[in-house]
Amino acid sequence: MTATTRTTDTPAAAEPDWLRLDRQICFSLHAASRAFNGVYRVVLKDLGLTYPQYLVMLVLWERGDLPVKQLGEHLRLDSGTLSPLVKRLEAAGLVRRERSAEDERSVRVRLTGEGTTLRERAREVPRRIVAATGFDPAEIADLRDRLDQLTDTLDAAAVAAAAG
Amino acid sequence: MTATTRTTDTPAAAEPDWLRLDRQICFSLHAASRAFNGVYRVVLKDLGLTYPQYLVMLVLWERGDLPVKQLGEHLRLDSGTLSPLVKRLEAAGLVRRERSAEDERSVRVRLTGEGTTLRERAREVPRRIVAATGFDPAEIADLRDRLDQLTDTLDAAAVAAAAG
DNA sequence: CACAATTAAGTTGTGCACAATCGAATCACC
DNA sequence: GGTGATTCGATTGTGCACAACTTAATTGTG
Repeated sequence: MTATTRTTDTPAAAEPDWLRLDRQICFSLHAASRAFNGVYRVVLKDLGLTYPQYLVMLVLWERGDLPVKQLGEHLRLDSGTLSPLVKRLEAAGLVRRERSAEDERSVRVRLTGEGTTLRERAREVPRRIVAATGFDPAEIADLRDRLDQLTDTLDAAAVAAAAG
Repeated sequence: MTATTRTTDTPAAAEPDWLRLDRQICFSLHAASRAFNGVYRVVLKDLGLTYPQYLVMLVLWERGDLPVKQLGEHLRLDSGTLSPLVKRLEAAGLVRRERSAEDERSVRVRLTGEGTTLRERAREVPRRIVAATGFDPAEIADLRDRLDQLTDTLDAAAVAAAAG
């Protein structure tokens, strides 16, 4: 019943492990990313934030008011993603967007009182997320380091592949 | 460690490392997932496939024709994602959708000749992806295992949190 | 000063993820 | 055999990611 009839004549031996590993790692990373998203969706529901919106708020809480440009640099997101996202945060009353006086091309994202206050209610979030992973801090730190390394290498490879 | 001027009165001691780790791991996973997507975008361009479309084709190449339902189980995706995706594959001439005779609720996704042939051109993809990661197969296998474990734990936690 | 190049946001269009909902087919149970 | 529950898929609506393009402000150079 598991046996769907193989239409191809390709024996398993023709596809070595490392060929299949690729599928595994892309499956796994994709699935892990979405699983994380799912946990954040549940945990952030009370705050009325999505996962990317929470990331933006984290940066603002930590760094203070920032232009959209710098927000994008911290999060590696472009204006096509950030513009509507920040507008939704503004509609929710958490931030205001203000044209800079010195450089009128720039829009500064400023926390409102409500946005600042939300930080208090968000304090429980990290603890709940860490608990949900079932990993201890050392394991998380190790995984994070590997993922960061992977990201750097992949970014460089994508640039090289696009250029070459 | 506190390079930025803290506007809050919260001393660093009140926010232990593991509180900040959360942000790191969510940043890292998010970034790694998008970086992977970027590499696949470049590598799959020639084939005219997106990353999720490639995942669907991988399943079909390996398992043969499948109903949408089982496709979703393999990929952990629901019909809201798969229906339009499969239609785009059909529009590209790679698959056909056929209502099952035994159970008319079910739609079977069948590879066309063109869809089957595409597998040959896709053979180079895994090698290029593995190369782009800069990891050797053992490291990839280890990372994959951790991510799978993480996904399982997170899925369970999301269900538990939603229920409780 | 004038004008080309650059930069910051925003807009448009495509595609993915997922919740909620619906219609049709099937199944279970009386 | 009829009726309620379940299953499959499709659809709708919201939000994110990113490429390509537009607009407006700024900078650099003659």
